[in-house]
Amino acid sequence: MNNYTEILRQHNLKATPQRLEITNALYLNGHMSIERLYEIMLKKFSSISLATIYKNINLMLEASFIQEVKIPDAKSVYELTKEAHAHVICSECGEIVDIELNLDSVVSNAAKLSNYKINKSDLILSGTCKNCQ
Amino acid sequence: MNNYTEILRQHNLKATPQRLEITNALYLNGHMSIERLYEIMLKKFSSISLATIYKNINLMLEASFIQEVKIPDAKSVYELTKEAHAHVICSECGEIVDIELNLDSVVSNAAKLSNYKINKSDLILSGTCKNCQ
DNA sequence: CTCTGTGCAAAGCGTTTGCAAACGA
DNA sequence: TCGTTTGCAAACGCTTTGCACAGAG
Repeated sequence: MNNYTEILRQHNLKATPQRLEITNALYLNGHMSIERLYEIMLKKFSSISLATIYKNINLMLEASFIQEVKIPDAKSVYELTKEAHAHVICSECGEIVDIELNLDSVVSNAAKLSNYKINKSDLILSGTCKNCQ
Repeated sequence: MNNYTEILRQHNLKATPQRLEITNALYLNGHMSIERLYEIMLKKFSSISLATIYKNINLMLEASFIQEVKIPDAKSVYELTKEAHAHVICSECGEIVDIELNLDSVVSNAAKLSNYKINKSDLILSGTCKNCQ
């Protein structure tokens, strides 16, 4: 069993039933838009407010407990923070897959070319999933 | 001199003064938010409407004449469509630099891992520019 | 001359805010 | 008990729409 109660508290967030369910939904679904999250939350909390969703998503973002993924030509989705990874997105069905890629050489190359000190990379690959091909 | 008149027409867009100026502003500035573009347009067309900006940006996006760049923790910016490239962004001053990187091996690796057919990659690197370091 | 584009005002929509009641620790 | 969170309703801000006039081709 996951004990997100403790993990929420470690991020200075009280473990309310709503927050535990948001966390659980993100854990089970991987990535969710606000809209989809709201639909799912309604099943458990029939009178939950969108304002509650937004407030919690924003608090969780500030605490780096979750992260936003901005997708070309689509709504943002949110995911629990974990090791760095790239996203592969099917432009047909919208499915999102996480993949672990080593971007070290790409990043060091980019640092050289740009003269920037780089501390974060966001890579989104778009294409067609197996089912939709 | 750039003749964007012809290029706009090739994208089925009439070459109005407003559109030529939007194009010119993007050419000169590289990347611009709606807000910044509006400010700049106001200098040339003191009574231009934000609605005109939005309508044209949307038409240009549909025509693939320009592209949107979604940036983590910041507003989207728009740029003239050109060869594929990555973006490096300074989280201090917001400066955006284009760099040409060969992502072929990364992409083929990702295709293998995900079983997707990949046709587009968006890479955004965040860090600190030379000036802000 | 015809059809498209512009500017203005109003409408729309996703997100945020203020507040009283409920709740977690 | 005390400070935080929730749900509701109202407010906000960005984006889109409808329409009459102006302008490109």
